[in-house]
Amino acid sequence: MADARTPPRTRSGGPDRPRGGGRAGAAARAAATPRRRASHSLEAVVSEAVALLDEAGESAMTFRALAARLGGGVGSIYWYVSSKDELVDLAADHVLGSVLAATEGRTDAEDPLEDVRATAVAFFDAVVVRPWLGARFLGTTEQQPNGMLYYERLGQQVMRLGMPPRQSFEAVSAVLGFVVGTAADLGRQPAAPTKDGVVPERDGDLGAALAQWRAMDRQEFPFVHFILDEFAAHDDGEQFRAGLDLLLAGIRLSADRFRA
Amino acid sequence: MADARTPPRTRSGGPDRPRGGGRAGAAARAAATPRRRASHSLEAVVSEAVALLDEAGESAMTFRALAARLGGGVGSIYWYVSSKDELVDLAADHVLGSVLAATEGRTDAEDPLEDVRATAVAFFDAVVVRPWLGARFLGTTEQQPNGMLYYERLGQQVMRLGMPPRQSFEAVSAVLGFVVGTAADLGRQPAAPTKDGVVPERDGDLGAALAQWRAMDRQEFPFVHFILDEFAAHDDGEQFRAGLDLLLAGIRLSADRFRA
DNA sequence: GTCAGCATAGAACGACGTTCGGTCCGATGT
DNA sequence: ACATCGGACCGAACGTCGTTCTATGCTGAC
Repeated sequence: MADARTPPRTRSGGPDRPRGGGRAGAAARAAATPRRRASHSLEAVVSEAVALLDEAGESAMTFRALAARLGGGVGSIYWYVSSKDELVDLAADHVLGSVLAATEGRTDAEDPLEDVRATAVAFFDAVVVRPWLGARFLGTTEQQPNGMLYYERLGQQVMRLGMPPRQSFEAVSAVLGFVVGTAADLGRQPAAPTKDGVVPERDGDLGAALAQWRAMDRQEFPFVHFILDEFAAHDDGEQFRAGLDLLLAGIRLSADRFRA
Repeated sequence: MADARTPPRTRSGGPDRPRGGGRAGAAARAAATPRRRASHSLEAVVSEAVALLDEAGESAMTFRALAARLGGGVGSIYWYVSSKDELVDLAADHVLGSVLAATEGRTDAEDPLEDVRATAVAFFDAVVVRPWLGARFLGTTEQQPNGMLYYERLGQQVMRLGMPPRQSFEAVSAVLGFVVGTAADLGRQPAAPTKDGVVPERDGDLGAALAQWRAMDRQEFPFVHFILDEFAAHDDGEQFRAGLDLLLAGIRLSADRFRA
């Protein structure tokens, strides 16, 4: 019933993770003699996975494509990772880690919510250019190491507002949900590759949606026509920040109620 | 270069959609004589797809499984739908349509934001029990017929607040992003089927996460421990509503600024 | 020099979405 | 009454995917 072969690597990451580099002499000899066997590392596998995902999207992230990039075989990847799902999770956490590192120490504004805003925007910016990230973070955020760190960082800023645990918990969860949700929502749009590398402000995509909106019945869809011009001229990033500010205003209101 | 075989059904839905029922005499004879050939309809295909998705999740929604349920062949489905992606989109829109129908006419509160709240909660409730829905709605919401209707309904309520187009657009987009994002986020959790139909408040899943949170370092994760009790006792629906209220409070603040 | 076991390789497997040539059967024309 | 036509349906076949399994190269310990 149980697995006949014990998997070499489990999700929880035992104490004996395969080491990354640390093979100086071997590398030098590898340059001279073309070896048949490639040498990998968890770091290399995850990095190449991230590169593949960023370059060509989730559908192109194939174990075969990844193995080809690593110069090895398909089976080798399973030495470091027990499934594709785990690999993409690791890739997502990898990216989140670099976002965290990039914004570290820059959260010292007088207004706690200003720090929350900065942290949220940094995350949004990272996800919006990586469609594969958004969908992956949904529901998984608080289960990965860097996800926990991100959650904690948001929470520490909110704690400074002095609200009880209940309201603090709700506020942080709301912000996280809004950020992840909106980022995943907006990150989906670059669908058409547009062969030549021009990519004119992704006008084709927005133009098609705009035409569809324009064609809607004026009587039945008054709101759509009311905001049509805004939709035509809107910028995803600005729109996200505007929505975030609405949410933060609500949180500030709640905090004031406890401070008074 | 172009497709050799012109697809019978395109995304835009031409004027000649396959009719649904309307085969009284044939159905009566079919009951008597066991026919080898089954008769489908777009309605039946989408309905069975929704049922399959609801019962066993996205991974179980296979064209082969669907064909078996319909009592037909795999290829037949392609007469009504040009790809699996389109089928799932249709299924999502189908569900959203029933949510819209169920809440129709019940948006007549004195406070416009109360109606927004009701509409948002109805959507959330539908998504949270359908993990496959959340991920599908991301980025697609405003491109499907019922998605547009939903967007419009939210917008009409927000219009009553009397804000300029810009702020109205931002408010509706923020609400939609929050709802879809949070719903998709929370809808992911029922992973363990727990054979017997007991489902003890999905304690197993929450318990595992709770244990992980408890094990975190107290110095490094003060916020996590600050809200640990809340996390242990929280209800997803309540948490969503609390976050939504924060966002709505911010919107009301913005609206008041224009009213004064 | 030998040997254990770690790390790698790639063929093989089953399941998937999709395609394609074909078949059935009710409607139509004469 | 019969021939014909074409919309609706069928399922074998194809290529690709994630994953598994067995074989084998490589390296440090003795």
